[in-house]
Amino acid sequence: MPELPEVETTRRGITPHCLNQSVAKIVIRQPKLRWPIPQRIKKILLGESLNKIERRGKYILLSFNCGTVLIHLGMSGSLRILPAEVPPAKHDHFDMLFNNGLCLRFHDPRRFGSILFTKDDPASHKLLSSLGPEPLSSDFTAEYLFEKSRNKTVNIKQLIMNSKIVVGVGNIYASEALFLAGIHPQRIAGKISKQRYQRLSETIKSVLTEAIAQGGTTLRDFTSSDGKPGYFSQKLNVYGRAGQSCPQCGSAIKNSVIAQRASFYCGKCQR
DNA sequence: AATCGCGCCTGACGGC
DNA sequence: TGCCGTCAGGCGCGAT
Repeated sequence: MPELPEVETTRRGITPHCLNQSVAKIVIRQPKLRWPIPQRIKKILLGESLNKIERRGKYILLSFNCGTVLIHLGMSGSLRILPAEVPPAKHDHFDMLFNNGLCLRFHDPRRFGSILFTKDDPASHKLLSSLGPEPLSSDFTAEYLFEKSRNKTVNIKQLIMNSKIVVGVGNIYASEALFLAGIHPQRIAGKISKQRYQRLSETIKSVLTEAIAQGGTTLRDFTSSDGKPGYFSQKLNVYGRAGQSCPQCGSAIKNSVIAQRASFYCGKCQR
């Protein structure tokens, strides 16, 4: 259920439980995710200490001396920390058990997620090497977005959801950031002014920052058995609110399909 | 080179 | 109650 805020919240939630712990066992129940889980990690990681837990875009990176495990949650994936003896439920495809008696468990009904391994620098991995900047980093600026958008004929919603342009902006927060910036989701990216990109770069940062703070309050307890996704409680202005009144002008929020994805906006506030 | 739309899966929900 | 169609927060890949 992951956009960047939930992936980051997940990373923060699991870290205190498994950082610097060593791997006691790996269990692969269903290797068929988006790509097969490499079986070799069952042996390779045994006894290895988990040195770092980082995030790149929507990937969680578990780094060991011998290499890095890359985890992507897809559409329906989640990670949770549990006592090792808790029996697996349906769709619990993968466990990483640690010497402290805890288990990092991957759950994913739709199996669009992935668990991969690389011995090399993960930044050079095929799936990470062409990713754009982190939206909350200083590399992501109005100038950057403006330059990247020049001569682009795609609409602005697709541009900001393109991970080669900027990582971590999913379908919900693309709609939300465009609403806050007053930009219509169908506007051609290459024709938007630098001034409007200034506003958009700021709303992307603010909406993600607030969502992380929100996720942090409701996803805090990663050792409980009923972890609920944090940002259902997030105050969304337009996403999922087709037909309801715009919080700014009161006119009805629209929902149109852009690139096979539902896109919510106010036709009056967003131009 | 850039853009498009397909398809990987399961589950929830609404209409009949 | 059950069946069927639709939709879902992602994203790489092949076709154009």
